[in-house]
Amino acid sequence: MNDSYHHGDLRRALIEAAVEAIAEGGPGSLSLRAVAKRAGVSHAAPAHHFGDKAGLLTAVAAEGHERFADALERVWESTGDFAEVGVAYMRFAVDNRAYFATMFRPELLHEDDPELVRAAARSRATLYRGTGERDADGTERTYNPAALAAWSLVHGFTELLMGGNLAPEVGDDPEAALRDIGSWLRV
Amino acid sequence: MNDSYHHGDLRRALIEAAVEAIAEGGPGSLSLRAVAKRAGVSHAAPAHHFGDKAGLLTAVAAEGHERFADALERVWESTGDFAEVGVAYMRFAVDNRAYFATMFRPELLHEDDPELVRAAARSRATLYRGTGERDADGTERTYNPAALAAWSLVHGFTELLMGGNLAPEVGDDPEAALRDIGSWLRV
DNA sequence: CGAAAAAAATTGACACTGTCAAGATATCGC
DNA sequence: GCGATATCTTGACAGTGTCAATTTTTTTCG
Repeated sequence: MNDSYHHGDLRRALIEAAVEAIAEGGPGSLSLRAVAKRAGVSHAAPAHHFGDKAGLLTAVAAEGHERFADALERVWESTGDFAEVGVAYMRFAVDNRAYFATMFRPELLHEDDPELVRAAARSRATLYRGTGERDADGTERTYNPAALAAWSLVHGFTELLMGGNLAPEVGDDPEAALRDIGSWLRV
Repeated sequence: MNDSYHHGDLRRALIEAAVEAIAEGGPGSLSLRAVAKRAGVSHAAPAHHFGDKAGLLTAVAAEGHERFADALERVWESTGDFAEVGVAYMRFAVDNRAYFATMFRPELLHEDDPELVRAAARSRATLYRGTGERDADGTERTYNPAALAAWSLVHGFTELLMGGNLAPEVGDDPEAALRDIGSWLRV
């Protein structure tokens, strides 16, 4: 509990330091040693909690999926509008650059980490929720063309936006632009 | 021309070696020294042609945009069908993983490199071609909601596909799936 | 309470990386 | 042939991830 040798909750502190570092330079430029320094511990401390660099990024991605699912769920429950969920999708990416950028970079992660798999499945399920179609047993379908179209559109717009590939007039008010192009989708 | 000291066309050889390496491990894991070894030259040779690592990746991205624009143009001119251009978009990504993955990773590139800017503008112009809308002076519009919706949808689908985020039934025949979800777009 | 066991964090080393400066070698202009 | 220049190599440097060994703390339990 004291702050001499044992940190108390170093795992938490390392994740937070990692998120800060990712926000500054992207997940690809993350340095374990820099994260350790930021958290005030020795250079090899992170490895003890996460195994390796991919392990730390995996923890960040998993936490990102949880927060993502929370945000989407909140919007869906308060509005019941699928289009609003799409807008929340984009807004999460803008407001949580570090998490979002890490979540969709599989080559940096331990893809089969159970915690990550579970969190990713939850955020995916949230996305498909409310798109109507269900299988015979009542569970929501995982492949649903209309939902996949909407997901693709929102994800693509978001990726292009974050990569700076959109015209300035779009980037200045992305929310309006997204609602605009969303109306081109047949409901 | 001989192969002793001067290589002949080392720049070309390095780009090709880089593309091979990227195909294996993604643009983020590219090592200049490994590329140099692959091309059979010393570890510092690449820096002389490309300045730094980002310079080499920028050259790859620029060449990717050129090839991309070529592919899209070919399809547009032979079919005149915008939906076919979308399919070609995805197919290019699948068939040219290394180029595609590099093109849309701005944090690894010299974004204002003239060659890259020019090539990226060309591939973007090709995308917007044939979507109808024009400005008063006759040039195609850069912001066109319908075209942006289509671009977002195709790009998003492609990104999700390449990231392994789609259900197996989609990944097994992505072309059919893309045509399927494309029909959810109001023309 | 106190010793044994486990957990947490440190230290030091290793091979690898990008980048820079200095030197060596080839080609080109004249 | 000869100076200028482009091309490539060599050697060095700090920074990186990862591993093994060690030190320090906490927990377990008789």
